Amino acid sequence: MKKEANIIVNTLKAKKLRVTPQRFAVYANLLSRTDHPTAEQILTDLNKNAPTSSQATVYSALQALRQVGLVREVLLEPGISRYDANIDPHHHFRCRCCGVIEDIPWDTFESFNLQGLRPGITPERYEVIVEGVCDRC
Amino acid sequence: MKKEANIIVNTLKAKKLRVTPQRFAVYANLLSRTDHPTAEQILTDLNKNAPTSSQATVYSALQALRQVGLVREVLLEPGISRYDANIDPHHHFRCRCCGVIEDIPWDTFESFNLQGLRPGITPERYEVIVEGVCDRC
DNA sequence: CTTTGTGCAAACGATTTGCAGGATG
DNA sequence: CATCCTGCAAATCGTTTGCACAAAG
Repeated sequence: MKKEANIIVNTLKAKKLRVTPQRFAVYANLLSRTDHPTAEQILTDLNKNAPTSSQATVYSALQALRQVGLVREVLLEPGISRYDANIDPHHHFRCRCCGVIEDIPWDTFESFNLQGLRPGITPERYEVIVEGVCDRC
Repeated sequence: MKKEANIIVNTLKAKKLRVTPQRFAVYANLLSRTDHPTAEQILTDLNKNAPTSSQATVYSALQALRQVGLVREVLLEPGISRYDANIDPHHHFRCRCCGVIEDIPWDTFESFNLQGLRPGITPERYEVIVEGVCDRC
């Protein structure tokens, strides 16, 4: 665990982010899970046992982590931002009727290259959003 | 123009939506533009000359249109829902740094089939979200 | 005439902000 | 020790809701 922590610290330093206990906790929490939690879910999780971070701090940590590319913001439901630490890339399906979200395995689609994008933009990742109707609708 | 209007009316009826002036106006407005306006932009546009619709009505019209599949909800910026009337499909690029959004032409990527999705879900469309860094970041 | 939509204003909920300490590099 | 982060509470902003009235089929 000590080793894990050092990796995280070094990753943050490499991105020129100040290493604070709260920022560390937010990033470590995201690295430890495979879902895409909301800011509030992270906050609740962190403060489960002892209070460690305040709401505004979690939001600002997430923003900092996102800007340097360590964390991805996932927009699937209106008005709600979810986050993940880019482990396990995958696509998403969303029912246009009830709004339910479902993960789609990465290898469901043949992968394609990002050549052909206009010069100037540097792509780092992509995902496919499929929209349609689910079983129950 | 009369003909156009009838098409819209019939489209709404075909989806079993009651045809009201406000709902008509919202859908017609979306059909007339190629960007993805927010609810508020549509509201402002509709009431530019004379007041035609109220805020709550635009929101509910958009929701009704979306549920029957006439209008698509586009989620690109946190906390903001944009809408389009599925003319001119395209992909999106988002800068992870400054959040700028840019359209990507549809034929930038080779299109792929949606076979391989688990049975039960009925896909209707898809789009690719590319994330990376833009020129200025 | 039954059902559904409209408009208004108030309510809501996720996120942001201002500011005064406090910690980091 | 200059800079950036934290915490708190209040503010903001897009969206939703409750309710009385009006309109659609």
